[in-house]
Amino acid sequence: MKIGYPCINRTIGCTSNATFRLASYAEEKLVKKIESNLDCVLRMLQFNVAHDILFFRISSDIIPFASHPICTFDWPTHFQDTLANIGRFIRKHSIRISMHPDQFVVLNSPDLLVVYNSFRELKYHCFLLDALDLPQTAKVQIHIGGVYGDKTKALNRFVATYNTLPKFIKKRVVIENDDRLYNLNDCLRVHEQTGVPVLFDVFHHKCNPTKDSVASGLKRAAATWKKKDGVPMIDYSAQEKGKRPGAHAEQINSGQFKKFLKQIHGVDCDIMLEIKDKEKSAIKAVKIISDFRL
DNA sequence: AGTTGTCAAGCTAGT
DNA sequence: ACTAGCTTGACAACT
Repeated sequence: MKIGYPCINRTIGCTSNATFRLASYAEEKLVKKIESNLDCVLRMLQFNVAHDILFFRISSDIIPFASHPICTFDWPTHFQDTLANIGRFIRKHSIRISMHPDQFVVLNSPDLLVVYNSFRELKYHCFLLDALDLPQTAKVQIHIGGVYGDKTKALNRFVATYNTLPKFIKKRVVIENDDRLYNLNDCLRVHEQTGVPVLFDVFHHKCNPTKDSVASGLKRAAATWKKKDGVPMIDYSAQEKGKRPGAHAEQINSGQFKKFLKQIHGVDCDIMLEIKDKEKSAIKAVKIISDFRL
């Protein structure tokens, strides 16, 4: 059971999200940004290992404009050595890696251009994980997409498009239940028709529930992960008090988290904390888990 | 040096 | 018909 946090570390003072404006695109700028982003991601991973945080979500912005047609730069070759070095570090310390492309990846859109752009975006994410030489356990999580007034048709479109994806993408894509449109049952239906693993988002499950308790929801989702996909990943967050429903908590609530661990007792999974203070809560969670095991 | 409008991309729900 | 919100951050153009 590994603990992780997404993309940003607020302690060490570097960012792996540095980008620039499309209007001022220049290859030289791109190279500089990628260089500093890759440098930072390794520093974050080193920080994490030092704190027993062995799960991490790499920012989609690490290679700016990677899926945009303007970017013809061969970054996998240019940064071959750096990428290999980061990949070695990840494998050496058995760090679990995920990525989560933005809301623009919509495989079930009726607009073919949107589907095509989504494909390019997925391709980029999988290229990166391949360039790091990571196993199939490194995943790219996406949502099912829009509803467009007819959920059944929209679900069928997702299945049809998913089935056309090349192997190097299929082996990494997992789908996540969202907080408004597609709940766990919808994801499981898609799984039945495609075999795609389902990443259980505990907080979204509370916003957009099925009849399942957290424990039974997790068990059903966990059963969709094959051995080669690795231990099931889950997303964990909680409601920030006083904010609109669905707003993520500022910091982890230790009592709540302990209660959650008790609920899911017996199911192994890697937990991504979608909590705003990032590594701070992750460090607390690592401590809680190690106490829990005693 | 500090402030602030804006940033590649989609969708839904609320006005 | 339009826009806030999503994971918010941070770029870059302006005082």
